[in-house]
Amino acid sequence: MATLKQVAAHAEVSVQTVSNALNAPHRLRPDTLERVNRSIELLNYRPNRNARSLRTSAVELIGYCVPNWPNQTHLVMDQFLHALCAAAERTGRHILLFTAPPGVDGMPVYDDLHARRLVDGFVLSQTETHDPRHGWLKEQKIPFISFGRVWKETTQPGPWVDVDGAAGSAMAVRHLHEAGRRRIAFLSWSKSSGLAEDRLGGWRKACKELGLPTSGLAVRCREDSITEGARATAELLDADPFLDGIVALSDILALGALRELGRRGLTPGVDVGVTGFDDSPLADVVSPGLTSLRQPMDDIAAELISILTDPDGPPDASTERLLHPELVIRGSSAPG
Amino acid sequence: MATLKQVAAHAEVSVQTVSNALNAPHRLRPDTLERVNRSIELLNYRPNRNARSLRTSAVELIGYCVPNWPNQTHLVMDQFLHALCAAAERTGRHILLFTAPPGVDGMPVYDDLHARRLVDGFVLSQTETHDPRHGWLKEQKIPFISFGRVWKETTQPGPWVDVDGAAGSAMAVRHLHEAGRRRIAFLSWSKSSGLAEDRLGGWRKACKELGLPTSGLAVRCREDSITEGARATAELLDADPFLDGIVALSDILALGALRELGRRGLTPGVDVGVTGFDDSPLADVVSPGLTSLRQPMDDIAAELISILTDPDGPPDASTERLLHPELVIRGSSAPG
DNA sequence: CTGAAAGCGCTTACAG
DNA sequence: CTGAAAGCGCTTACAG
Repeated sequence: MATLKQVAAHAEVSVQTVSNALNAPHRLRPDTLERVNRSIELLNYRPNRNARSLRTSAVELIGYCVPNWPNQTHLVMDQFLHALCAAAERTGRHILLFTAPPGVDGMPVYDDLHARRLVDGFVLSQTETHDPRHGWLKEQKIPFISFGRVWKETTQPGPWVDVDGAAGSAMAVRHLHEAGRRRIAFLSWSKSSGLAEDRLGGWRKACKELGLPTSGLAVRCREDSITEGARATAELLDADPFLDGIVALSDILALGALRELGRRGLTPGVDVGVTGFDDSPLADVVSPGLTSLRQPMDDIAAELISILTDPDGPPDASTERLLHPELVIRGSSAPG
Repeated sequence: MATLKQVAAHAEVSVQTVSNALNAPHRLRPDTLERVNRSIELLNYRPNRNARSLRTSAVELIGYCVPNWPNQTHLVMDQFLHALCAAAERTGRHILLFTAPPGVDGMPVYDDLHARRLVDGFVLSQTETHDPRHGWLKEQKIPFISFGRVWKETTQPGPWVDVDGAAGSAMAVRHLHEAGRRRIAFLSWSKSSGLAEDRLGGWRKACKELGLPTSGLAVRCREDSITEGARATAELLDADPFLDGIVALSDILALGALRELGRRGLTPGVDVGVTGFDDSPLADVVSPGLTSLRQPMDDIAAELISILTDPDGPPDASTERLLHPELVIRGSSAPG
């Protein structure tokens, strides 16, 4: 493994010049630069990142806590991680994975990783309603960026990027309305979820604007499962035989709706239009395909990394980015 | 941020002694050790990892390439990553994520990460039949360990950990046989997949041993989708109305089988027993639940990390570990 | 534009 | 058991 010194000796310049050739090539005369680059090539030199980091005290590594919630599967996690890595790499950085206990119990792990200079900062996801991590990190002045809002009544304890769930639900409602649906229900979760309330609100608002009924058409599911989605759908259909549209808070709940429709001999996309959220791999693998609201993962990741690594210093709490989901239309809402 | 020097000054010892207190506490007299530890605590000292790595030239970071294959979703990736992280952390290491083009085109990325000392070695997964990465890394003498075999005719180009797919299929067959099934089919993939041939072989062998028929009972699916699983199941049922068991190569194919059974008014677990592979989150979220072969992720991860970080030096190609899957029984094979 | 030198924060023979 | 010193491979004021 060649070092800077060896390259310098080979190119007959000082180490400083080799370092500049790498980090500030404009400072060198073209012929010197070329000579140095030839030596770098020839010796197959790669700068040692640890030495660099020790000197600059920046490791160019971003911490991400890999979630472990058996009961809430993150079906689009591989997409998110891939996008996050790719975005980090575009700035010469990488993602360091770690595990930590949920909530505030995990914070010493974050603190330790930062203090020992294994990472420069953190990307938080799986943000929970009233998530305590953000406030803690802010307190410790540890740089971070959140994917997802904390949904506190007061201001957000830090910068965030999120997808506009209300706008997503509204898009789904308008799409179903255009397809002729007039009684559109909403499958939700518990009231305590900020995310659920956001998406529910978008459904209600869009229905009102289009003059569609909402009363009795929102059902809360106890958990995010196919079974619960099917149960809620059964409840809706029993109460309202003219129901012709279902906007579900998640792909899993939507899959439950599809199953209950099938059980009753109703054809999704023909008798009842159904939409989900997240455009998980399942949406494309069922038949009919599930219309779903795709989170723009590449844009989300790019914003997260760009805010966290802003050269003007660590982000403050006023940085907010609300991105729009994209409706991916499949057979469950529009037979074709 | 306190440094070793400051701690030494505070405890009135040399830096060497503080370093020893951290890395070789047995070398200190108990009273010295206690004094040093008090100073460490008081100053909230955390050793700078970059300085350590520069000195020891070990970064304690393991590279893992985050897969991006849209057409083959890795439904258990979050489980795998969590297990891998946790296992790495038990040895004081962490996982560094990166992206790379598939196949041999990605190898310069691996080489660069290793040469620049961002990682000590790699964990490979999503191993493909005749995967070229293993041979390349071996050639470059870059430490790695593979989850999954390359399925070359010749010897493996490196150490690996894998799950015994043949044993898994055999377990599924015996389980269905015990439940009274006598005509058990197998849903497979293309012949070119070593993994598929392994699992198919286990099914055939177990059937033969139990005196069950196999002729015409293995179907190859063109892709890993619910639709293909359903199509293959339809083909099987059309050809053999007495079919009463289906062992599927994947949970996705098994889900297709469940759907086709439902479509024909047959009840999974009652009329036909069905099993899948991987125990993905879907298996538990459908109804009836899908009986499936769980890969022992924690054991796999522990073996991977233990082999890769063996203190006796980097692993050689002769290290092999074949772990057993576990049959998780749900309603699709045994109505409860 | 280029070079000699200090220093980032550790670890580790070596000597006492 | 403890300490003084060299050195890991870089970057960066500073001087020429």
